[in-house]
Parts: sequence; structure tokens; C-alpha cells
Amino acid sequence: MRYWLFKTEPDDYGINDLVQAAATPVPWDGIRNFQARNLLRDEVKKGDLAFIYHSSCKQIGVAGIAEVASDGYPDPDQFDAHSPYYDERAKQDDPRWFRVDVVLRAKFAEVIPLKVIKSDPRLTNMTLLRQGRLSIQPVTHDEYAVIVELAHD
DNA sequence: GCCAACGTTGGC
DNA sequence: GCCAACGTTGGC
Repeated sequence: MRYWLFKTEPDDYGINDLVQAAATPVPWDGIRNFQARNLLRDEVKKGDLAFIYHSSCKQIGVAGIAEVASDGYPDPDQFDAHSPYYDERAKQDDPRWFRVDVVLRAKFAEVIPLKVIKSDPRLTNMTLLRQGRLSIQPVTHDEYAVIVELAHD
């Protein structure tokens, strides 16, 4: 079982949308970056846990935890000419983009601000701080535990 | 809205 | 296969 951090812009899709979906798995789609794609295709597995991170918004930070509800599978939007995520280079037998399904595990009482994460010496090696722009990123077990602890303070 | 970081594309 | 140009991300 592994840990991840999934970024999203909450104005577009955020923790409250996951709350609304309740126990129904929702696709985590629209990932169009090769490094993130490789993780979704090869590494992220059903049963893993992922922090939901809100970016480009008023309250930037970790908003909660989701459980990964499927292994990676091709994102069908890449084949849909009417979708903004359409990719003419993608072939049915050779998909370029993948997604997983997720289900809400916990919404934190307060978003853990990026500022707090940056200022915690135990988190200085987080991928979030080292490679800020990656939309799907690994989290170590220790980092996971620290963030959960911060959420319960 | 600015701009730094950095991933992707495309010409050579 | 290099690298300049370009586009996007995302914090501030």
C-alpha cells in the first residue's frame, strides 16, 4: 500500500465534490503530464491512499484523504473529439492518458496550509516542495503520518 | 496579474 | 538528439 498526493483546483473540482459523491467512486481524470501519467498507469493501485491537495485557490493546501478505488485505466476522454481532453494522437489500442477512480476517506476540519507544510522540518523533502508542479506525486509513509498528525492538531 | 520553474514541441 | 521557443502550472 502506497501514499500519494493528488492536486486539484477546487474551483474546478475539490474536496466538497468528493464529499458530495460520498461512497460512489469518481474518476480522477484530465491528467495530461507524462510523469503523472506514468504513475497513474504503473504505480497507483487500488487501496492506496491519496491526499487531496487544493492548488490555485484561496486556501492552498491539503484538504483531505481519498482512497484509490481502481488501478489505472485509459482515460476515455482522450478518444472523445468533443472533450477538452481529446488527444488525436491517442489510439484505442495505444492510449496515451490514464486515470484512476477515488472515493473520499476523510475531509479535514481545516485545510492544512502549504505554509505549514513548508515550515515543518519533517516535510522538507516532500515532492510537493521539491517539484511543485507535478499533479500526481508520491508521499512517503513518514510524510503521510506527519500530515495526518497536523490535521488532527 | 505577474513571473519563475519546468515540461513539451519541433526545427535542425 | 540537442536546444530554443513556447505553453502551462501554480504560488504570491
